[in-house]
Amino acid sequence: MKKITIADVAAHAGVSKSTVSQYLNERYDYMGKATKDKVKAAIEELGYQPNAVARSLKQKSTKTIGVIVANILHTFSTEVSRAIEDVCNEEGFHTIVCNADDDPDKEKRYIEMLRAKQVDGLIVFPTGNNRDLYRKMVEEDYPIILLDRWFPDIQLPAILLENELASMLAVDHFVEKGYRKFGLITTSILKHITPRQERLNGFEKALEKHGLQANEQFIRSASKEDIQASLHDLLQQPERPEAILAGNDLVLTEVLKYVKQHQLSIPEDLALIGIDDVPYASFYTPAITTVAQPTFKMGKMSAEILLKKIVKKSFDLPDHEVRFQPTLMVRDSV
Amino acid sequence: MKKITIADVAAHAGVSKSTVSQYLNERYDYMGKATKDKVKAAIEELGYQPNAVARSLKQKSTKTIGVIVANILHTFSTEVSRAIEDVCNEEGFHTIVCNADDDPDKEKRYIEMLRAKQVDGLIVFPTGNNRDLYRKMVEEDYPIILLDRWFPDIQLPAILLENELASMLAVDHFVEKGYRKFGLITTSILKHITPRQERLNGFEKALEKHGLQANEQFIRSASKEDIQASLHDLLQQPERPEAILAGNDLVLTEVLKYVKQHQLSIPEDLALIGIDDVPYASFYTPAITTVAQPTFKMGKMSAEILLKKIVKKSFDLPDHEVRFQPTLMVRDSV
DNA sequence: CTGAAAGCGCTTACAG
DNA sequence: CTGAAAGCGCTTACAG
Repeated sequence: MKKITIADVAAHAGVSKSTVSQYLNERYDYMGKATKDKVKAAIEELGYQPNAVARSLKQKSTKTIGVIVANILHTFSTEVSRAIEDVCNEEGFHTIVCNADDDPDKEKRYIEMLRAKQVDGLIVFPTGNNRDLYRKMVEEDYPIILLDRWFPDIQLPAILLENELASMLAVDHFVEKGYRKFGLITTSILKHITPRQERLNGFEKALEKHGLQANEQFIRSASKEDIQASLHDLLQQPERPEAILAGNDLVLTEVLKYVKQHQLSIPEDLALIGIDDVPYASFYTPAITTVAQPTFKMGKMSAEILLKKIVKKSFDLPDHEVRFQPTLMVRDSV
Repeated sequence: MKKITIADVAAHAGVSKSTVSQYLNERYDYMGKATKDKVKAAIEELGYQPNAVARSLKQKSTKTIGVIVANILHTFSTEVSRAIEDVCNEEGFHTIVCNADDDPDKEKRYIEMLRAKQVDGLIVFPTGNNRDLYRKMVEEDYPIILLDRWFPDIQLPAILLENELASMLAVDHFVEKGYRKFGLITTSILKHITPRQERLNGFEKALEKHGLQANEQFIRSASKEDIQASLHDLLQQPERPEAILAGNDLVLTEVLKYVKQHQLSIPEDLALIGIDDVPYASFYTPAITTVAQPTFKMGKMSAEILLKKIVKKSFDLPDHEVRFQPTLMVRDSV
């Protein structure tokens, strides 16, 4: 089963390769009706399918973008990348999604692989390392957008949540409901990952605003595996918190597992808010109050400006961050 | 910022392009140490990155496979595609995942786009139409694996769940727990989609096995939007079922929403089993009894045999279906 | 041990 | 209105 090429079509139709190519690219300006028909017939008879690889080589565009998420396990990542795919799809672009698995080396390898494949641009949720790599891409003016996390000192467009506000919305709500002692649990903060750091800052600022004292013991950061132990320890404290803010969906899951296992009642024994509006929040019992990120909008915007930059070289991407507003979804866990 | 090509490296190192290419492909057999070092240095100095598109054109292999899922909203799809990506990643292959959104036209367009992009093979969850397209690919001996669904009359390898057994496990468990009247809800059965049809068959066979009479009124199939209404109607029946088997994760979600809204107690008012071990099953209250699919194993196997076929042309893919066993996860909803 | 040349399947500027 | 030719950035069989 030999592959049919443009040369076969040309021969079959009795025209030149150029003409077939013109036809394929819909440059009909000077093409005679008869020629057009001949080519069309030849393509159909032979079942010809153009080779996009050859085309890309010549055109220096693959009509493909790469997206590298830091960790695909977050619903945030899957929702955002779905939005990105939708936009790309409408514009005739393909998407290759890679999962860096929170590993900077993997991230680096993916960036290199994707660039070797000549993707036209990149949307990445950076792990936090590889700063030099990003700096180099800025210099090259390579089309790239950061998502969820950023480097304040590297001039790259970034689409971020107003993370401090996310924590503040939660704290305000706790306070409004009469709680005064609350804890924050995040996944490891060590790596100075933007949202974790900012959510922590927002949490502390909100306490201050309400004239409450931050108890350092009530702020925990642990790896996914250690969250339950950390929470357990936290709840054994003499002045234990009555309410917990879960820094992301993965933390929330662990908290809910713990709560179930220890047969605590929400919100009686422990009030709870999660950042990230998990899919089951509305039909969980009790329905879980969350702070929702506008995942769809964030994905949409990053894809839109990236594609704009790709299509129109002169378009300048914003060289700073763009912030999106979180929304409190009031339900029954507080 | 001009792209550095192999010609630049060759010039810089004072050797020919062939030699640089040999070096890149690690064909060191006859290469002098001095040459090797020169080339290495030139590559580093220039920051040369090979162009995979050019390479693919020549080698007629993109080291990329396409996967088209029927509907990405199912956790099954995301889990399986994650397993596929893992395997591919280990073997140095890339994956482009597309979502057909249950739309045969979209499926067709994706297949054509991916083939135009010269992917080396395809794993697809077929929507059910496009039979001719699949037949043609069989004729061409194009590497393709079907997943979750298949065409019994088209000789294509397919990785499937033992769907009848999935229903039977559920029914057996209901019976064991003393239930005698149960319903089955699936998403639309109209299109004769393999798992839905087979789960229905399994359900009916299981009833028969237990000497129970199938009540046609208790078997419902509706679009996602209509499930709650359908369930409502079902529960208004005079002889209403005491237990429900949700045919997949999306159905389960709708049932849980309904249950919550109508303040029913599980399992007292309604016992429940869902096919697909949803992530929240274990920490939902009550913890939900499910029938789990070995999603990881299924994805792994499809990727493995596909890659084997791609790498070793002579390897013959199975020309029939391979079935995987479901597992009952006993929890508290029955 | 290394290089010149052909070729992968397209597109495009230019000639006629 | 259409075609011949060059070229995109690689790889590879072959010559030396």
